[in-house]
Amino acid sequence: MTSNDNSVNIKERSRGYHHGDLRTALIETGLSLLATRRADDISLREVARLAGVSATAVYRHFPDKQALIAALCARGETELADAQRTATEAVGGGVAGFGASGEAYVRFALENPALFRLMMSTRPAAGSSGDIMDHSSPAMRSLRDDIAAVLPESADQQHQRLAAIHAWSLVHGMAMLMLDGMIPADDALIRSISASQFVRT
Amino acid sequence: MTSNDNSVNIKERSRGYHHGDLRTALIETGLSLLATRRADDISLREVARLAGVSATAVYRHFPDKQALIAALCARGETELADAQRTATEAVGGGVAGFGASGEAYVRFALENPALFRLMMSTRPAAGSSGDIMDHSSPAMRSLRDDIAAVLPESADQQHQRLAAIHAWSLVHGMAMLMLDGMIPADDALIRSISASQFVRT
DNA sequence: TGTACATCAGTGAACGCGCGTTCACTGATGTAC
DNA sequence: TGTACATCAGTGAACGCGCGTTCACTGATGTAC
Repeated sequence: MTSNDNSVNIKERSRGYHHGDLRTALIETGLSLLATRRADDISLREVARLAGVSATAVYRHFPDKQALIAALCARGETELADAQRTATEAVGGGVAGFGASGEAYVRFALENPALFRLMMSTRPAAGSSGDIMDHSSPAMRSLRDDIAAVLPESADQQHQRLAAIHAWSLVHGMAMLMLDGMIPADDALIRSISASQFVRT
Repeated sequence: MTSNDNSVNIKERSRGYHHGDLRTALIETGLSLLATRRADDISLREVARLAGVSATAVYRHFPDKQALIAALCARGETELADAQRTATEAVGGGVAGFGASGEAYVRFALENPALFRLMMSTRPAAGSSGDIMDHSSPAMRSLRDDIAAVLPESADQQHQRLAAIHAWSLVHGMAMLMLDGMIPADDALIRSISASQFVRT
């Protein structure tokens, strides 16, 4: 974007993209495909086709298809984290922030169904023995921190952990059931259930 | 099974299956494949191969692959419903039965991950307008009835509906998070969260 | 300013693969006479 | 009891398809002299 428009256009016509922009464009294209398709139904060839590039060009930027999909997943992670943080901060944190974060979680899922599912199903899947709350995704870490900030000081670690899992389960379940069309994706419902995250542990 | 063993063996050797048994065998084979694979990764050809039959034989019993998958799904539905009913009755219904039903739901999901996901993702997906609680799956209907039986008589329909969605979301979310390896598939956790389904609406 | 050259993001042809589905067929079964 | 026949669950060959990936290549770019 630092060169003048003409040279950019010429480049774009002859090469399609300049610099490393194709990487970004491929991710963007992949995300847009996820708006209409499940992740499993996306092919490397189609992403390339829609990006206006040959299938083999993809291999200049990703070692294989899996890496491309992983990049989509990573983008989703940061976007979800951003959305939750923004929502929490918008209401000044605390219990209200906790509810807002839950709402943002559900809304992200509803707005990005395929991406959300991809993010959830592409997990390290640590052995069932270790306590995943300690070394898991940033989302989980921040969830636990939020819980700790909201619970009475008397609550011990065990209670905090249970409260976090309870809250996450509730919000996640609502998101999934709405995605699968088993309960209506109703705004009042989202608010009502998100708000009740915190009744007891 | 009414004829003697010899004749059965001869038939089995020459035809593979007698009567309409291949249909059942194909479903059984499909279910066993779901123990190790996601539904998307199951091919009609592989099911036929494992059932010891040519791929085309499948078309004698199902119009197409989708119908075979739908049959797997249907089997899952009835098995889940059975498991929940059995669990509820085992503790004599009531609030305890409600918790037991939730536990059975989670256990079914953990024991049949691919089947459970298939069942959840192969939904009518009714328009977001209608109230899905009224005309949805048998599981949902019985859930609402259970809720009604457990809530104080004063609770109106609106409360019952919200309570049902709350409970289902919590249990469903726990199941999915455990399936995806985001929280440990811990038995104490299942019991603890399932029991707390019913704190408030 | 001009020329030679290394770099490297792109190309299109080709590969082998397993898929769902169709087709014409075969041969065992049970029934009618 | 024997024979002719309709039924129909199975077969294997073949189809067209889109996929992920490899290969040798091309040609624009920026740099060194």
